[in-house]
Amino acid sequence: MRNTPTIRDVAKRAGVSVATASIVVNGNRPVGEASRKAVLAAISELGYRLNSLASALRARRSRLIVILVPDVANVFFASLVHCIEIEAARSAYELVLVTSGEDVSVERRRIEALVDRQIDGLLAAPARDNSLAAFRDRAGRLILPPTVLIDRGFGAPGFDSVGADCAAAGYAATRHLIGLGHRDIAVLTHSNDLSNIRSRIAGYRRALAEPDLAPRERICVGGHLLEGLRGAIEQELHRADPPTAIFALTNISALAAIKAMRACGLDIPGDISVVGFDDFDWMSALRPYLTRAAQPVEECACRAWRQLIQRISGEEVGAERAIELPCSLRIRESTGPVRIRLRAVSGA
Amino acid sequence: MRNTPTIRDVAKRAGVSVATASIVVNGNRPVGEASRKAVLAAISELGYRLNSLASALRARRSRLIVILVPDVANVFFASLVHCIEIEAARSAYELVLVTSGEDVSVERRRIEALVDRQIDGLLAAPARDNSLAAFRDRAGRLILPPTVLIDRGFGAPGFDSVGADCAAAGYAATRHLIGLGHRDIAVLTHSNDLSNIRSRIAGYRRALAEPDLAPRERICVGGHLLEGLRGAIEQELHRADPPTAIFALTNISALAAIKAMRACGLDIPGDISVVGFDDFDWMSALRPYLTRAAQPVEECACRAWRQLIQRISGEEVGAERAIELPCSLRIRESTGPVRIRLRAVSGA
DNA sequence: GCAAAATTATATAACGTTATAGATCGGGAT
DNA sequence: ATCCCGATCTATAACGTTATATAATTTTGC
Repeated sequence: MRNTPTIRDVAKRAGVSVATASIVVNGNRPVGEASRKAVLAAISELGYRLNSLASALRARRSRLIVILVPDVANVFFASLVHCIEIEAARSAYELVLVTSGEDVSVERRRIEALVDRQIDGLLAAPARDNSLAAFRDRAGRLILPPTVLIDRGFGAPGFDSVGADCAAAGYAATRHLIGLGHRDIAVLTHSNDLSNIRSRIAGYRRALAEPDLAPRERICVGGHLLEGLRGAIEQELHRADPPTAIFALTNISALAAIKAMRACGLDIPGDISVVGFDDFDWMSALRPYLTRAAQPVEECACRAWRQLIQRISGEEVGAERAIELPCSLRIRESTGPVRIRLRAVSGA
Repeated sequence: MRNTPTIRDVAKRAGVSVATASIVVNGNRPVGEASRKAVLAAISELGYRLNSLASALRARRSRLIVILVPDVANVFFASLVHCIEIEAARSAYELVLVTSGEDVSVERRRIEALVDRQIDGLLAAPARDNSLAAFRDRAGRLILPPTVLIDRGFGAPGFDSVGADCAAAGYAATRHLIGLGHRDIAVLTHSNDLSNIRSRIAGYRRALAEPDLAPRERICVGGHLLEGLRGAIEQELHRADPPTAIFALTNISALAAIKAMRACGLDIPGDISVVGFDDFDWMSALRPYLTRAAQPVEECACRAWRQLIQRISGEEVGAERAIELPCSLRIRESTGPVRIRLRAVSGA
């Protein structure tokens, strides 16, 4: 079995030096028309393909960018990845995706493996706000390539970050519910130690703190699995004084909330109002069609990509930059005026 | 700025040769206890990290496997990827994901870019059944690393493949509807030129072809976008003789069908029954809770991974193998007995 | 025509690793 | 002592590319 042809074979066949052949392949320096044609012909005749491993090793540049997300089965991240791919397709870089499964040690192993492969850049929605801070050498320098954080770890020192203005979104969603007369608004979230979630909660608190209201603050944390979230909110619903509205801080929490409400026989928005987070077209096929705070996913993807490319190409060497983009509240069928409670919630 | 340490620095510091240091790093040959400890200490002191690019170039083995899917925003593929990641985490390989966006030329470019990076293996749900067949050199040999097809291109010559028994699933779903009295069953699909879809249609046809029935065959093809699918099925619903049941061959088609039925004011399953494809836990939160043919995603992932690893390690050099796994029909709320049609469908 | 300048081409040394083949060294059998 | 053997270790040549510095060639200016 013959080996695959190398640039040496190409050069020999084209009657030029390997240096010239390499220049033709990369197109980074001028080359005579005759040589160029000869090399191109040889490439085509031999079916030559560049060995990017060798190229990257020598040029100290892999042209590979990684996007890391916790979970592709979460539609928010799936959509984010989709948008980033569109940006990447227009660029000279190859983009690959890896997931952490919300697990810091998995995340660490995978990033290490990819950094060892000399990736040029990293876009990351990390498992924890500070999980990338561990990537520092003895002298405290980052051993990561240029990195932009998305959705999580917003404003982490040493990193550029791009995210939605979650505080404003949390405030707007809560105001909407308060405007409908709700005073007992429970928040449902998978965790409360992520920057974006903390901001959403901060927005919620700010709305509750306004004068002339006597609202109650309730925060239910249920982990990132559907069943755990459902359990957390059901517990709240079965209390003597259940909330009249739920603000689900992630799309999975919203799903869990709907499931819990079904199980308890509660009507949305008749018995209880629900506001969700994240909004995609196809969700209009579902019932109830949730009122949601929508993050500007395409815009996040676009800004994050641009920021990363700028860093990689060294155009900009300023301090880290944190870009915060506005959300929009889309009011639909799942929120309505608060009602006098007619009956207790049915059995546990 | 000091460069990152190389294995040379490690060897010097440990007082051994680079060869010995390399052996310690790779652990593939016996090494004296004293040297081993010295090298390990040096590695830790210097913060040495292996340059996988150089390693892969020399060893002709990158330990990188790629999974290619058309679209991560499709829950079926998201779930498949998730399951494959679980397999990969237990292995010595690094797994990265890329998407084709259902576009053959995008797919081709990305696979080329990754093959040039000397990946060791490829798991692919290709955009078209035969889209990988283009990767042959002048002599007709594949220039791909060991490759296993999943979900699509089942049985393509020259490739191992793993998929669900779609013909049986199509038959079972259609039989279920026929058993409820339906004779006008429309199929909704994004395309009809993929092996898995063709099998589903074949199963549908086989069920329709049984004696003593006079069923009508209708196949609506709507492209892979939600709106196109919705348009296709709405056109069918607005005919003078609309179907009494719909068999949606993919999870997106099912979503489109539900959306269309809502728009037409049809009740499920009162006015019309719906069977979908693909089934995941969280779908139980949606209404209507669809009767669905469920593919064994975890099992597919597991078998595909094992097959690929076997090929890579050269354990098995036999002819290509096609593994077909059984689906299960999960009957829920969206299918019911056929009724006399009471009213025409409301306006276009 | 001829030097200077511009253009185009090349030889060669990296890039950081591992495979290969051979060197070194005790120690046990002869 | 001699020989041999297994256990360790090492010098060195790849792997396939590109950067660098230099050489060869052509063009330009006067």
